[in-house]
Amino acid sequence: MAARPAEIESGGTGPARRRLAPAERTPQILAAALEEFAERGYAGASMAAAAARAGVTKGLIYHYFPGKADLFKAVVRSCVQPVFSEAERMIAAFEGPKAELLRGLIELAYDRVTAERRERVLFKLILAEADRFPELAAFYNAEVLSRGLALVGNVLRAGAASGEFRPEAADAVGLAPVLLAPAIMASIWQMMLGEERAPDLAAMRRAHVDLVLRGLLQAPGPGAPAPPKRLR
Amino acid sequence: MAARPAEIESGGTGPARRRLAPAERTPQILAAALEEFAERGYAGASMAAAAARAGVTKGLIYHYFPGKADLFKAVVRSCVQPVFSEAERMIAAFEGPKAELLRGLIELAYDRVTAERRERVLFKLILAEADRFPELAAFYNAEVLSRGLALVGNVLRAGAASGEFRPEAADAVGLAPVLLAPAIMASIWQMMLGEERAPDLAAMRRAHVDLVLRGLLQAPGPGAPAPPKRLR
DNA sequence: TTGCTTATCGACCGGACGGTCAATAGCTGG
DNA sequence: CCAGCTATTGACCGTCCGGTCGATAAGCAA
Repeated sequence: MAARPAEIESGGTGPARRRLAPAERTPQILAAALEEFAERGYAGASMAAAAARAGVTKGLIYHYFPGKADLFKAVVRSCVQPVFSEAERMIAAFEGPKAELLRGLIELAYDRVTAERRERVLFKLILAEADRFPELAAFYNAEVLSRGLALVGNVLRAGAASGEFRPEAADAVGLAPVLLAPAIMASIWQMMLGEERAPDLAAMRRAHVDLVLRGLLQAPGPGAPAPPKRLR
Repeated sequence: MAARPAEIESGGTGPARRRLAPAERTPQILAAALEEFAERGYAGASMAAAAARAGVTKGLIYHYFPGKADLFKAVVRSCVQPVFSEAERMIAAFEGPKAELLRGLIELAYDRVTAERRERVLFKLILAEADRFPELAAFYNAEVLSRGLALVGNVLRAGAASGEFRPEAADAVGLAPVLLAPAIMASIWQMMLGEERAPDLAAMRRAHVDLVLRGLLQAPGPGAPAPPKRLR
């Protein structure tokens, strides 16, 4: 499992045996390193093993990256960036009641949990290594958390301004993280405990959407206490 | 910082230089190992360093624990147990509206985040090492998460049965994790980003309690949409 | 005091790891 | 077809780590 340097590996077009252009080899190394870091953690990961996963030798990695820490940061950077394009497109394109948009965002977050194990593991990695890499924590804060909070916060403020949500919904500073947290924790529990022992994802999503909309929607009339107009 | 085996250490009564009874040395080693694991992670922690923190040598640790993995598990076990006594006492002793109890539990969770850095770090450790120690994940599930969910779930069902909460509150399977998640995530963000960059704890707590009570309370009368009767 | 038990030390081992470097061989422009 | 550039290798180094073990001495019982 870790002896032959260049052999069968990440199958694709041509197994790319030798002398690849840096633009082609770099992503191979990054992908292999992501696997290695995800499986063994930062300290537990071995440069030689990461190299073997990529079908190269350790020396070559040092030709592309100055050291282990830099490789780690490069892996993180290469993976976190594209996550938000989807949500941002969604918000930009959406027209309709803010409640529907908010519900869509929450459900998108839960769906994200179901898909792409890699991203989940990466989050765990960032969390675990945050104190050893302060700039990594700063990066996560700027590129992931702040962006997510801003996304939700804008929807909240827009809904409050339009009168669709209760005015308290404009308190995005406190509310936005509260709305994001359950989806993230669902992801974490899935990682820790596995699908069968972790809290039920579908039930969480249902209860989450219901709770949020109940708690935020302006009561339509003075009579009924804001029934959630049967959402999905 | 890591050269003298037995010297000045955890100050107290007598620095306990040599030949302690196992009942006295074991907790010293566990405490030192907790510090070491918390600072460097499982793979990054060094047995010799943990020993030095306890003022002993590596060999002695192997006299008390068969190996690194066993030491790690012993550390976790020794720390997680007492966390729940407070909440359980609180629930057992409480009489009054379930909404107040639920609010108290949520605020207790947030307060727990502010205090005792050790427990937070330990949670991070468990999360980071869960896949390498499946029985550790199982232990966390049984002794921490399940207990916490049951706690909240019982309150929810009781409130729904008494008519104080909306009947949907009885869906504890989905709702309980949704209610716990923001407090846990607040703790995680505090660890990752530090007090000043993480989402504001007080604002989260306020928004969280407000959202939950708004979303769960049965509307008192047909007039107002359940104002949260100025809590606290 | 004597002698047994055992907590404690400190030296040691095999190996793995991060990192370095000179040598090699695959491409590409001419 | 050649020559030069550089991607790639593989051997190497110093270090540190988990784990072992025989020697030592602290405490206790008689």
